Amino acid sequence: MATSERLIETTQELLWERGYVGTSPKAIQQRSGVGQGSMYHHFSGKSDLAAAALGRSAEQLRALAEEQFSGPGTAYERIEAYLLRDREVLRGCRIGRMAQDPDVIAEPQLRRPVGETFDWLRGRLADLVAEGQAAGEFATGPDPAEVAAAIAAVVQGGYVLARAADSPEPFLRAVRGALALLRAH
Amino acid sequence: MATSERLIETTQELLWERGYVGTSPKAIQQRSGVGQGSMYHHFSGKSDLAAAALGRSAEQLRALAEEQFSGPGTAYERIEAYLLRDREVLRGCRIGRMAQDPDVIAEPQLRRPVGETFDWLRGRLADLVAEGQAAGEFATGPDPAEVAAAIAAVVQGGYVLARAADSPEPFLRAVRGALALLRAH
DNA sequence: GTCTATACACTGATAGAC
DNA sequence: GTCTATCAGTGTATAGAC
Repeated sequence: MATSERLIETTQELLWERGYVGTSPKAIQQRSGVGQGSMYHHFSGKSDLAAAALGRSAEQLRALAEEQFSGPGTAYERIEAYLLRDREVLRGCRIGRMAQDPDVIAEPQLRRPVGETFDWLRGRLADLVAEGQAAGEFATGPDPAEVAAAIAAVVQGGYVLARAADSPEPFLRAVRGALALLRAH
Repeated sequence: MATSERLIETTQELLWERGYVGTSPKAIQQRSGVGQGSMYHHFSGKSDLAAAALGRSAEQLRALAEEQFSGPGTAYERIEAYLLRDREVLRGCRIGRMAQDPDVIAEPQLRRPVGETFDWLRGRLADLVAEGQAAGEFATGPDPAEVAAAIAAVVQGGYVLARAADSPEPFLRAVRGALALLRAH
């Protein structure tokens, strides 16, 4: 595998595990087996490498979610498939995790993929909610953009509750609760 | 103010802003105006001080939430008051933020206040949901514990979406969406 | 209780040889 | 492209004087 590829993948892993502040160039070099000089040859520094890694993770997250969104079934069934999809709950969200990091939020290059990913996610969910309303699956009262934001938030917040409890259980409860509320319409 | 008090309050602030990994003893000393020797006289080290700060923040969070939970009104109205309460949305949750930090999750002394706070929060919300079901405000189908987890997750996830967007708007949408779904029952 | 001195590893690079 | 050397600053303390 190409050196820069190994650097990007290792950085994706470390950002996921330890966040931006908690990830050092040295740790990236050691885990990837790439030397210091080599790393600085391919990337100008930590934030450059992190930007590449975050862009990659954002792409992957969208592709994964889109599998469920454009799959078979009614709007409700596709939202359910998304929420109940197999997840490594205790590892949390590779992208959502970054939103907590002040250095990521402060650097536009790093915040952009994070912001864009959630804009996209809320937009796709809002499409599905609107589609479900048009099909008579959901009540037409609630604003699709608001329901979509609530669904996206349940996932991100579910990760937080699960990690706090050191158990996937609260995540599962949260998504089941959201689906129960959604279904009743 | 007592020295140890100033240390705890400063640590609460820094943990909120920068997380555990991102907060150094040196930064605590500088912001609090307390010297090195003095800090290590009152606390055995960074994690000891963080444990005291997290315990304090957890207490405060519970007291604040309980104001809404035990206030006037129907169960729905009290949940609404909690969700729409004035919040510094872009600062996020002092406790929820810690759940992302691997060093906090790894150290039982630090994870305990985080885990207990959310256990308590989900429990109180479940009480309210059950109360609302008994009063005929909500449909009796959904499991109160699941709905409660969803509500708590919407708040935590709302913070994530807001910080990702660098705007409080997604938080507001998420809680309004949750209330709309809740109301329809 | 508070201060200064000291320690040693790690952070995030840059420089120049190969 | 990769390697080793070097560097000023930080992280997280401990020791001992006052």
